[in-house]
Amino acid sequence: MPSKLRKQADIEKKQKTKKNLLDSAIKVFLLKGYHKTKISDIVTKAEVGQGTFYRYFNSKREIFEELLKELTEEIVLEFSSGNLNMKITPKTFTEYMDMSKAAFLQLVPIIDRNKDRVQLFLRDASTIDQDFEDEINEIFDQFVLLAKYYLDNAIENNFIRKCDTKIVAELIIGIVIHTLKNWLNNKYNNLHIEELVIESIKLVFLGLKI
Amino acid sequence: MPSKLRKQADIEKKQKTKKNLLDSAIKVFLLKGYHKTKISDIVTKAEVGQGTFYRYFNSKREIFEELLKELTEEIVLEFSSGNLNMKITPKTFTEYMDMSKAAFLQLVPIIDRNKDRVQLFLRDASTIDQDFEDEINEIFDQFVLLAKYYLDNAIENNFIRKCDTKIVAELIIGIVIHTLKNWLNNKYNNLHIEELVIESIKLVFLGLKI
Amino acid sequence: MPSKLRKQADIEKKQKTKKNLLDSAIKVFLLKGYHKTKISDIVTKAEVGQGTFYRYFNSKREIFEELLKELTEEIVLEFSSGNLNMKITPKTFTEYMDMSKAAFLQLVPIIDRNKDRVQLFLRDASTIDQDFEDEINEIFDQFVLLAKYYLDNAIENNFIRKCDTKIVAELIIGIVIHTLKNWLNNKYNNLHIEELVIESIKLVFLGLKI
Amino acid sequence: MPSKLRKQADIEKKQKTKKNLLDSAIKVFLLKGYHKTKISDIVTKAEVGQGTFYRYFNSKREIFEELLKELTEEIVLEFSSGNLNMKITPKTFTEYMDMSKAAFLQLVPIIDRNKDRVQLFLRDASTIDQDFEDEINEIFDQFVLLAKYYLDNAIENNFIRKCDTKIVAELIIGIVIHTLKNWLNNKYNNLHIEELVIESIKLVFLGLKI
DNA sequence: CATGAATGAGGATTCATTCAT
DNA sequence: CATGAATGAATCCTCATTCAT
Repeated sequence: MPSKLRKQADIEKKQKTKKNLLDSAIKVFLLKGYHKTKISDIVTKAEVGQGTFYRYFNSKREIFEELLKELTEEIVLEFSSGNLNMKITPKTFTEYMDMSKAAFLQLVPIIDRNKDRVQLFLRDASTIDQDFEDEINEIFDQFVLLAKYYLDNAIENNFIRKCDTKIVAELIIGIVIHTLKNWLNNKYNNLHIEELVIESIKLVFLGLKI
Repeated sequence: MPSKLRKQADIEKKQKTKKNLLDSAIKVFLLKGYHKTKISDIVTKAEVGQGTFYRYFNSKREIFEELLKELTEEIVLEFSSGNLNMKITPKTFTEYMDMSKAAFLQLVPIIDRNKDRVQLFLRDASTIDQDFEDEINEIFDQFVLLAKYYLDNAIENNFIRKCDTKIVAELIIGIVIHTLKNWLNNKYNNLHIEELVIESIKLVFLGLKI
Repeated sequence: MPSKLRKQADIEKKQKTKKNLLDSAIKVFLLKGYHKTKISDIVTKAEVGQGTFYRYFNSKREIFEELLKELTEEIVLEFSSGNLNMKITPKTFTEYMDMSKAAFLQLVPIIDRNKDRVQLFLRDASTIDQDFEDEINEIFDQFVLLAKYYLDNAIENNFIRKCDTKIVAELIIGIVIHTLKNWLNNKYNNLHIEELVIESIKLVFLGLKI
Repeated sequence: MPSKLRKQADIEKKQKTKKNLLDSAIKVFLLKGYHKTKISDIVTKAEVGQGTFYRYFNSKREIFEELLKELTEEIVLEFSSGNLNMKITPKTFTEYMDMSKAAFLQLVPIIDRNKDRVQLFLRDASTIDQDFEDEINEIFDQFVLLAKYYLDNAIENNFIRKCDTKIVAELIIGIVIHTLKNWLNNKYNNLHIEELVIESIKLVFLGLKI
C-alpha cells in the first residue's frame, strides 16, 4: 500500500514548502524591510500561490515570529549546553581576559550561520510591536546578566578593578551589538570578525592606557 | 494698510500650525511607532482637519524627514560652532581623558532637549527605507571620524597605547549609542546620564585592569 | 467728498478683477481641459486669492457658463443685427454661391476675436453636463436651420438641384465645424481661413465634377 | 492532474471578469461621461468588488485606453485587410463615385458593432488629455490621407476637377465625422445611415448645381 | 493540499468651499 | 472687499484575507 509512503512524501513536501516560505520571507524582509514587505512579495519570491502562505502562517507577524523563534532557540541551546560557561576557573587577569575572548568567539559560528536573521532582528524587530521589543530586550538582558555575573566574579577574585558592574556589563554588550551591526552591514569590509572581538576585548580589559 | 500686518499674522499662524503638527507627529510616532501611525492619528492629536496635514507635508515620510532634519541641523550647528573641538591641548593622559569626558558631556544638553526625536530616530529611522538608514549611518560615521581623529592625535602625542583607531573609534561610538538607547528607554531609572558618561570614559581609557 | 469717486473706483476695480478671472480661466481651461482645471489653477493664473474667486462665481461651472454666455451673446447679436441675412436677393446660381460665401465670411471676425472660447466650447462644453450639451447643440441647430432655410429658398428659386435640405444643411454645418476645429488646432498652418471658406463653398456648390 | 484544466478555467474566468468590467465601463462612461464616472460606478455596474477593478486596470484612464485600443485595432484590421482599397479601377466619374460610396459603406458595420465606443471617443477622448487628443487626431488623419490619395488619383485620371486635395479631403472627413456624431446622437431618428452616406457622396461629387 | 481570483475594509489624498481676519 | 488658512467629504487605491475550484 502506498498510502504510508504517500503520507511521508506529503509531510516532506509540506516541510519543504514551509522552509521555502521562511527562506523567501527573510530575503524579502531584509531587502525591503518588514513593514514594506507584502505577503505577495513573499509568495512571489517563494514561487507559490498566495493562498499557500495562509496554510502555513496566519499573518506576516507570525512568519516573522517563527523566524525569530528559530534563532533564539539556537542561541538558548548554545547557552544551555554550557558552552558559554567558564569551564576552567581563571587564575590570573590574563587568563580571565582570554577566557572572555573565547566565550565571545563561541558565539561567532551561530551568528555566521544566521547572518540574515540576526541583521533582520537587530533592525526591524523592535519596530513591530511592544511584544517583540520586549523579547529582543530580554535576550539582550540575558547577555548583560551573564556579563555582569562574570564581572562580579572577577572583582570578587580580584582580577579586575572595582566598578558598577551593571553599567559596565551594559557597556560591554553595547559594544558587542553595535560592532555586530556594523559587521553585518559590511562596514569592516575585509576584516574578520575575530579581529573585532580581539580588539574589543583588549579595549574593555586594558583600556587605552599605555 | 493692514495687509502687511495681516500677512505677518498669517505667517505666524502657519508656523504655529506646522509646529503643532510636527509636535503631534513626534508624540504619536513615539507612542505607536512610525509604521503603525496613520495620518489621521497625527491630525487627531494636533486637533486639526485631515486636509491641514497636506497643506504642510506631502506624506508621512516627509514629516518624519523634517523632524530628522531639525535634529541633525541642531547637531551640525553644535559641531560647526566648534564646541565639540578640543580647546585646550591636553598635556597628560589624565587631561586627555578629562577632555574627552567634557566633550561627550557637551552633547548631553542637545540630547536632553531632543529626547523624543533622538529616541525616535534611533529606533525607527533605519526601518523606513534605505535613504534614511544611510542618513542615520552618515551621522554616526561623523562621530566615528571625530573620535578617530582624537585617537590618532592622542597616539601621536603618546597619551594612549597604539591601536586600530578606526575600530576603536567605532567601538566607542557603539558604546555611546547603545548606552544612549538604554538611557532613553529608562533602563537606568535613577541614574544620571553624567554617571554613565563617566563610567564609559573610565572603561574606555582605563579598561578593567586593577 | 470722495465717496462717489471711491465707489466708482471700486466698481471699476471689481470689473477688472472679474475680467482677470475670466481671462485666466479660459487660458487654463484651454491648456489643461475643463475637468483637469482646479479653482486653484485659475486663481494662481489670475494672481488673486482663492477666496476672491468665490466673490465673483459660485463654482467652476458658473465661470465656464459665463464664458459661453459672452460668446453666444455676441453671435446672437450678429444674427439679430441681420448681418447674416441675405440683403440682396440672388438672381443666378453664381450670385447665390457668392452670397453664401459672404455670409460665412461674416462670421470669421467673431471667431477670430474669440478663438480661445470657440475652441474651448467645441472641445469641452459637451462633456460637462447635459445642459451644456443641449445648449451647444441648440446653437448648431440654429445654423442648420438657417442653412436649410437658404437651401429651401434656393431650390424654390431653381438655383440649385433638389435634395433633402435637412440632411444637406447638416452636412454643410458639419463641414464648417470640422474645418473650424482643424483651423483652431493650427492644422492648416499657413492657410488663411478665407481660403478654407472659399474651397468649402466651392465643394458644396460645385462638387468634384469637372 | 487537473492543474492544467484549472488554469484554463481560471483564464476564462479572468477574461470574463475583464470583459464584464470593460462592458460596464463603457456603459457608465456613455451615460455619465468619462469625467463624472467614478471607479465605484463601474464596479457597481459590473457587480464586482472595488478591488477587482484594480486587478485589471491601474486607473480610470487605463480602462478607457483599453476601450479605445480595441476599437482602433478593429479599424486598423479592416484597413489592412484591404477591404477599404479600391479593388476595381474605376473607368468613369460615376464608377468612381459609386466606388467611393461603397468604400464608406464598408465602414458602416464596424461602426454599427461599436456604436457605443465610437460615440464615447468622439465625445470624450479629446477632453481627457493631450495624448488622447493626439491619438484621436491621428486616426482622423489616416482617413484624411486615404481620401486625399483617392482624390489625387482621381484628378490624375481626369475623373474630377482640380482642387486642393488636402483641404478637400479634410472637408470630406469633416462631413463624415459630423454626420456620424449626429447619427449616433439619434438626430436623424428614422433615417438609415446608408441614406446619409448616399446624400453625402452626392453632395461632395455633384455639389448643389442643377 | 495548492491555487489565485475576488473581496472590501482601511487608509491616503484631493480639492471645492468656508470664514475669520 | 480680498485673502488664504483650514476644512472634511468624496474618492482613490492598497493589500491582507477568504474561498471556490
